[in-house]
Amino acid sequence: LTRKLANFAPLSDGDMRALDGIGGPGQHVDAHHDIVSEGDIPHAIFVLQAGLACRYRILNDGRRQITSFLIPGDICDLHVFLFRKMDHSIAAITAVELANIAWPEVIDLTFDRPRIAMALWRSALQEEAILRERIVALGRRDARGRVAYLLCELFWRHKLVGLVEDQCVTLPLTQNELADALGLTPVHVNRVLQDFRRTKLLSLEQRLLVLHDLGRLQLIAEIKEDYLLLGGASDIAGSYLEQRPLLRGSQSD
Amino acid sequence: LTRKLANFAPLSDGDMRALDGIGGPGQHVDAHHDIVSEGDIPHAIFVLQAGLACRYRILNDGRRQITSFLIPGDICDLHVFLFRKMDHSIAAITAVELANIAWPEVIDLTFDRPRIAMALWRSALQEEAILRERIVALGRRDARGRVAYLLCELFWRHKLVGLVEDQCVTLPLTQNELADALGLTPVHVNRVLQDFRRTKLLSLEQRLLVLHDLGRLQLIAEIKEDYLLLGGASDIAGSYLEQRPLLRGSQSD
DNA sequence: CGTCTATTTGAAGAGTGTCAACTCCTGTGG
DNA sequence: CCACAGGAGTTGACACTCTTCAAATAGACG
Repeated sequence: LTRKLANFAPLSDGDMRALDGIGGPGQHVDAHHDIVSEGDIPHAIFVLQAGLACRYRILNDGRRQITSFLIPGDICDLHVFLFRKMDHSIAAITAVELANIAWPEVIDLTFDRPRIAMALWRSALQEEAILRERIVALGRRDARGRVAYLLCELFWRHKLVGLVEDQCVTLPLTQNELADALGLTPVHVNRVLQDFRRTKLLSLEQRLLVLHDLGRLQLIAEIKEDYLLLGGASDIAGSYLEQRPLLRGSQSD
Repeated sequence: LTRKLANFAPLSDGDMRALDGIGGPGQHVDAHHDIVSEGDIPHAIFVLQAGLACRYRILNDGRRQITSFLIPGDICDLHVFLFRKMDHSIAAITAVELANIAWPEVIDLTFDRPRIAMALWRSALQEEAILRERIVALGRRDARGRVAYLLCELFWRHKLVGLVEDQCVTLPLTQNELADALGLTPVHVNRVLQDFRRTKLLSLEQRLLVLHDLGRLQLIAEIKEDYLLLGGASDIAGSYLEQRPLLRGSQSD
């Protein structure tokens, strides 16, 4: 599941084994329950193994804004390092399987395995890129653009971890949750989806999303074909990292 | 100027000196010019020394969305590590002074100075927190809430680097730029600002922002008093980092 | 003093929100 | 096996925020 990291940097077999080796006892969280709540003081980092989750915040008047979705392979909360308290909550959307990693393990890992450190770092930057993209969507796109954008994003991300088969993704999101992520009302999301179905752009029923016309959708969403793929991720930095005189306990694989 | 980092982790005198020591030749960029453009392949990291800048993207129809502002002390583009090409542009809003740092220097620094590494890491996480906060604002707040939120954010950030004096900040932003950041039209931003002035919440004229009633503004913005202050940033991780058997070339100050 | 940009004002229109009702599906307990 | 409850999806009418367009004013700079 942490095969996602291989997308970010070339990992040696030893790196892979090290990755598979870590990870404490798994944990299960039922759908619609918080994994961590705002105000919590998290003590571990976890990796989402299966299921779907989201980060969100609740406003004073009870409305909710989902800031991002977590799909299998995603890492939750390097935040330990910054905040004593969480400034937002993370909830399971479906039932969810987690792998815990104590942070000393993470620190050791990043020190001993420069390529893993780099992959983690890049994955964090990708998250940031996604957040920026969402800001653009919420700020400047109308309802159709937002829906198209979000579905494309989720589609690509699932594709990157091998969860797409023939334009189909399992997406157990309610229209309510889509609305909370897009800054719209469920009613309006519904109308947009129906419009998309009528024009044969996609179908989204029974928790199954099928993109019939990805090209046209991406036009509506104004997404560049590969905005997440990091296509030619520069490896200058990577190679420098490896050349670097490793006074500092290098390792051989 | 890189005193901002001291907010994130306790730095030793040696750390400080190391920070001041780096930084290549300064660079100047005129107002309304790009510092780096979308599609560029950045070769250096830079720190904003003076002036105001923003990250933005242009949509197909020419509209612009500003995703974040950069104020003195902010670091631009650890992105080198991830993308070959920039997925967005950075523009100078006012005339701007930059300090360049080649990335080998950055890598060396982060390896040799764990506390600096931690500070950088936290500063990146703070950026992420700001992005999330902006998503909430764009998704779920009305125009008044958004304006109030953005002005509070900028106010607090300037305060953190010592650029606030008696509720006053120099903010050379046009209403057009505010609108591009908030996902609104300049016309509407104008109306909201006038409303705020009429109700004695703030004044914003001649590039000078004065918050007359910060408390009430924060209510409208729904911002927690200290959302950026990272009040009790946990230092468990920090102390672990220092204890860690530094096979790896520790340094003494 | 004239030009350019930024700000201000008004009126009309579009896109979403709100509210409320109704349907469909799924799972549950009698 | 059926009735029922509850959540999710669907539909329509109407209200409202924000946008759009256009034009006037004010300020900054050469």
